[in-house]
Amino acid sequence: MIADVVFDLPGERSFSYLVPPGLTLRPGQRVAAPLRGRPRVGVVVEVRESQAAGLASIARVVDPVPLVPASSLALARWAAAESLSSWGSTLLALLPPPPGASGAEPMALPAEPRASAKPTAELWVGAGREARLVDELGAARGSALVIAPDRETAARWAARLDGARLDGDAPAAERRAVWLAAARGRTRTVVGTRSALLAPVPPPATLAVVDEADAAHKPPGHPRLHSREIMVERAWIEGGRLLLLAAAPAAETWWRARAEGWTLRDHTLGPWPEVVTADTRGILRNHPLTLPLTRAIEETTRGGRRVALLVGRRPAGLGCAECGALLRCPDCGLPLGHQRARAMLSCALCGRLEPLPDRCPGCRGHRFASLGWDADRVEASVRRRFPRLSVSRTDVRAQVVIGTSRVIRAAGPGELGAVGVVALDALLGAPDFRAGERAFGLLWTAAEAVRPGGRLVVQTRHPEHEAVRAVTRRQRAAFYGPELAFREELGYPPFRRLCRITARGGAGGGAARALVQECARALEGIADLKVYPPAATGLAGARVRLLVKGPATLPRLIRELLADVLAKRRRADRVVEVEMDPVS
DNA sequence: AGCACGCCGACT
DNA sequence: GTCGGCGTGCTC
Repeated sequence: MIADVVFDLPGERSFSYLVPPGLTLRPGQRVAAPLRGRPRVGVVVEVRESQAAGLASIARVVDPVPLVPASSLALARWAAAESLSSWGSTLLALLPPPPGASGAEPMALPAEPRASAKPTAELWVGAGREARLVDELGAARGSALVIAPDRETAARWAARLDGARLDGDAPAAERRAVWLAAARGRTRTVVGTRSALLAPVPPPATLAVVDEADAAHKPPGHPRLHSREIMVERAWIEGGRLLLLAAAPAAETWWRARAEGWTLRDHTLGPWPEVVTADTRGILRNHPLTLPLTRAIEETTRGGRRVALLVGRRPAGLGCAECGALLRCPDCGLPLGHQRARAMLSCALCGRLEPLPDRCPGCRGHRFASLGWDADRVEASVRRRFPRLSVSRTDVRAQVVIGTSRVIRAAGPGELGAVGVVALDALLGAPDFRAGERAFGLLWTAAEAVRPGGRLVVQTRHPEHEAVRAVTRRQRAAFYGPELAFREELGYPPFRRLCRITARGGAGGGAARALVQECARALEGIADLKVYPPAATGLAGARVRLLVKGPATLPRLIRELLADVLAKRRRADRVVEVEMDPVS
């Protein structure tokens, strides 16, 4: 017998080994096999009857039985192809820790999906969605897998669902035990992060992704694909019931749900806060608190409630101080970055460089102002204005807590009497086509977090922005409509796909630039591909980045066109990375 | 001739 | 991802 094994190596191919007599292997088992003289752990993907001579033998069995069914091997192969990664590295990143020394474990073969099972997909929104998930999974007869964006969230959900934890914070022995128990049908609900994506819950199962719009669902490293995409594909393969949950779904998800006829379940309940927009146009300000926000802090704390003030991580971008217009790239639609020293504006995407105009093209105003306030400035202002209140950047029990959107999660539902978004424009001005989506997500999440009768104060020079209007009226479609129109017109996801190619290393970054230019040449002039000019990033331009826009088949196109370059992508000191569907 | 470095392919 | 083989070119 011959076993074909894939390893954590770049490249497509598998390696064939002789199965020692008396040993039974199945696809989905990990084994150690000699590779370049040393035993290495890989995954068996096929076992076939053959008599090939001159092959090395499997050295050792790592998993006594397969840890995943064949359908999960296919899922991992699909994910690898979609992310321009290898089958082996994707698969090995998705399997639980190997068995410990103890040895004897109850094992069962993971169940294959039944061909008859039909997939269904649902998008769940509204403040009651999480309680509903707890109810439905509690009442469901079948098994469930819940994927959270990070370990902390996974641990919270595990507690809430009384489910078994399968995230990286759980001890290795426990993770393995949970995995095996799931395969035996002993664990009804399994909760984890992306490392649990292949957990062998018996199909057809309920497959849920919580906070599906969270960028943490796609951190660096394998598998190099958004957890949501892997779960959607898994549901198609296994025929399970797919649930995507979010306060504010990603625009891609919203579009897909409509295009593919998914069920939208709006679990809206309860009151909605009064949304106050504090228009900061034309106001000369030397401190970050407008009158409406000052009043909200005063009244809320007087009523014994707490206030959260949300700030961006860094102040960014430049806008007209009079009308609030953002200076945008006419080709890419992204806000232009301000190079203060040269008094120039530059586009982070296409590299367009132009002088800072004398006057605002919209209102002829002649003052431009930076868009944000950092947390230090905000904290100092609050302390000066309210010397008797407890103010903190870390303690969510303080009367006024200042931080990023994390403080909302930390505060817990219904704990906040008011939320103030100090500078929405800093979010809107980020040089990223998802800036509007992020702003909308933050506002919606903040509105859901405010307790009944509370207030959401938004300081912005764009009170008419669709994200603000949609939250004010509690109408999601008022945001997604214009947002998707923008994406379609300028060719952003979900209508087109992006791929980011970065090179680093080499003396002084010259080699990196040469490598990237080699990639650019290979992709140039191909129908339906747009190749943006290479841009240096990082300190002293040590990295060079190339963005490519293309159709849904972009991974296949890139794989074919860059086959030669990718084959030699890793040279001693320089590295080329290909990232499909980058999230930032 | 002897060695260093970098390029390139190979890994069963 | 990593290792080693081999060609180029420099040095003793």
